[in-house]
Amino acid sequence: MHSQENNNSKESVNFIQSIIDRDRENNKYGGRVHLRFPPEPNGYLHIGHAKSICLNFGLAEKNNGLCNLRFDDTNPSKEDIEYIDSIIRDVRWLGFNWEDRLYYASDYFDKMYEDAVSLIKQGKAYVCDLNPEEIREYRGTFTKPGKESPYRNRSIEENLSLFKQMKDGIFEDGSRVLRAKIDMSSANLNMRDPVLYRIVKKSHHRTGDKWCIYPMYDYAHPLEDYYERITHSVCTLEFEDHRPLYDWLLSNLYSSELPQQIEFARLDLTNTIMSKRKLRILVEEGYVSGWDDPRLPTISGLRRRGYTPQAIRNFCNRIGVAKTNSVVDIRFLEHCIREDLNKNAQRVMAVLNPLKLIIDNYPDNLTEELEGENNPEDPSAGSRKVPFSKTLYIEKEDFHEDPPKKYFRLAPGREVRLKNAYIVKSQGFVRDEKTGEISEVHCTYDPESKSGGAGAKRKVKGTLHWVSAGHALKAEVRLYDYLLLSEDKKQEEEAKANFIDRINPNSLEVLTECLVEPSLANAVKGNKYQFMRKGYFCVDLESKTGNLVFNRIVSLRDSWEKIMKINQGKGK
RNA sequence: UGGGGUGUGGCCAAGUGGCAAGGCAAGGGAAUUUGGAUCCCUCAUUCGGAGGUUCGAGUCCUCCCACCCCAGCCA
Repeated sequence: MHSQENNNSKESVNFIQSIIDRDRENNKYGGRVHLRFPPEPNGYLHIGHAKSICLNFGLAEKNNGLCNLRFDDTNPSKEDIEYIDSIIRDVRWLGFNWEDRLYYASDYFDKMYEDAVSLIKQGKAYVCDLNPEEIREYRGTFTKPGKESPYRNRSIEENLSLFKQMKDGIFEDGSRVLRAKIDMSSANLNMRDPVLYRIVKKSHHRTGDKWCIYPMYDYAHPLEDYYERITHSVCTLEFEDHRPLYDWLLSNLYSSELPQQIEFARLDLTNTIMSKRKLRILVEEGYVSGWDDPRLPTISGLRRRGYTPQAIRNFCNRIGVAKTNSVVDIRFLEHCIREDLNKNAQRVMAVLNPLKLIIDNYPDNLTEELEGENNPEDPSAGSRKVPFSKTLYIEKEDFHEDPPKKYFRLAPGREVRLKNAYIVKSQGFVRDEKTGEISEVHCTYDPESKSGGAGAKRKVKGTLHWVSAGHALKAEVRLYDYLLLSEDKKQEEEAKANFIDRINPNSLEVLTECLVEPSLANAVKGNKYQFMRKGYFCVDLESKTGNLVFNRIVSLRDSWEKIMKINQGKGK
C-alpha cells in the first residue's frame, strides 16, 4: 500500500515490532496480528494521533494483520458526533483503510454489562455507596495504603440486585459505583478497588437513553480489545500503570488469546501545542480561526495548510517509536513536506511584495510567451507559457540601492537573469517623494540572452522570479509561521504553564497585494505549488477565481537569510 | 524515604558483550537560469554518574543522580 515510503535504507525495527516478531515465532495468537486505533470522539485528531495511526495501521500492514478503527465512546458527557465525523475523515485522508471494521465501544455495552455481572458472581466486584470524596479518602495516598470500603463485603446477591438497580436508573448520578475488589493496599493506586461503572444519566450519541450506567476506560478497554480479538493493544506511556488492571480484568473473565497492552511515548513537537485541552482553548477563545486553522497541528489544520498525507506518514514513520519522552524538532516535519513537494509541486512565479521593473529598451507593446519548466525534478511535468513584457514586477527585496556583501541580486549597474527570460542590467531607480521608498527600477535587457537561445550561455550571479505587470493576477497570500515561539530554556517551567504567552504574534502575516502568473487563474483549492525562490504554497479553501488565496505551507530553505543573520551577528 | 517508566551528539534514534548506524539541524565545498533541489566533506575517543565483572561493557552486576507518569465516578 505505502511501499515506496521509508526509502531511506534499512529501517531499524522498533521494540513493538520486536514483540510481534517474538509472538509470531512462538505462534502466540496462532500467528495473528490484530491492532486497533481507539480514539475517544471528544476532539479533533492532531499529528500526535497520526503517529499512533501510522504505528497501528502500519504494524498491521507490515505483519499481514488487521487494524480496526474503534471509537472509545464510554463517556457521553464529553463526546459528540461532530468529532466522530472529523476523525473518520482524517484517518481516511491519511490513507488508511479499516474496511468493514469500524467499531464503537458503545456497541459492546450489553456484553460489558454481562461481564460485570460475571465478576460480581465471582465475588470480584461490588457496588459501593461511598461518594466521590469518600472514595478518594479511602483510596489513601502514594505512601499510605487505602482503607477498605464498608460496602466491600456485600453478598453477591445484594451486589447483583444493586447493580441491576443502577442499570435501571433507580439511583442518582454519583450515588453508587461498581468497583473491582482487588487490593486497597496495593502500591499501584489503580489496583485499589478501581471504579468499573458509574451512573451518568445522560443520553449517549449512539445508544440514546438506553443506559444510565457507563463503563470506565479501565474496564471497557481490555474488553473491547478482547471482543475484537486484538492481539497487541498499543497505547501511550501514561497507561503503563494501568496494565496490571488490564491484565487482571481479562484473566478473571477470559482465558485464551488475551490481548497484551504495549506502551510507547506519545509525540511532542517544538513550537506548537499538542494537548487536546490547550488546543481547545486556542480554538474556543479565538486565538485561532478554528480546528482547521493552518497554524494548528491538527490533521485538519495541516491539511488546510497544504501538508500532504504522504509527508505526514513519512514523518511519522521516521521519527521512531520508543519509550523515551522526547520532543521532535518541528523542522523535521518541515523537511518531510519539502521533500515531498520538491518532487511533486509545480513551479510557478509569484511576487509577494511587488516592485515595478521597467525594461527601457524593450518594445512597448510586445508580449512574448516564454517557456517555463513546470518541475525540474520531474521532466514529465512538462512546461507552460509565461507572458513577458516591458513592465514587470519583481520582489522588493531583490533590488538594493546599496547592496550588502555577497548580494547577488539587482543593484545599480548590476546584472541578473530573469528566470526563463533575459539578462537585465539595472540603470537606475525612482524614489517615491513622500515615502522615500524606491517605487520603480529601470533596466535594459540583453536581447541575445534569452533563455534557451544561442546567447543564453552567459553567466550572471543571480536569477530573479518576476511577473508581467499587464498579465499578472492579484492574490492574497497568508504567510504562516510557528504557532509558538521557541522555548527559553531558563524559563521552561513558566513557559509550559503559560503557553498563551508563547504564542507567536507573527504566526500569520496576510499579504494582499501579491501578484501571481496568469496560469494560476483557475487554481483549484488544495493544489500545491512552489512559488519559485519563496516556498511552497497551497490554494486555500476560501480561494475563488478572481480572488485567489494562498497559504504558505513552508518556505524554501534560504541560505541568503542565514548569511544575513550571520552578518547581523557580526555587526555588519 | 510508595509504585511504574526513561536516560546514546543541538533534536529524534539504531545498538541485545567485540572496536558508537541513520535522519533532522549545523558548518564547509562542488555545481546551479530557483542563494531551492542535487552531490561531496565535517560534526559522540564516548553512551546520566561512580564503582565492579570480563581479554573486552552503551550492552552484565551494584550503588547513586536526573527527568517523566500515577491519588478523575476522564481517556
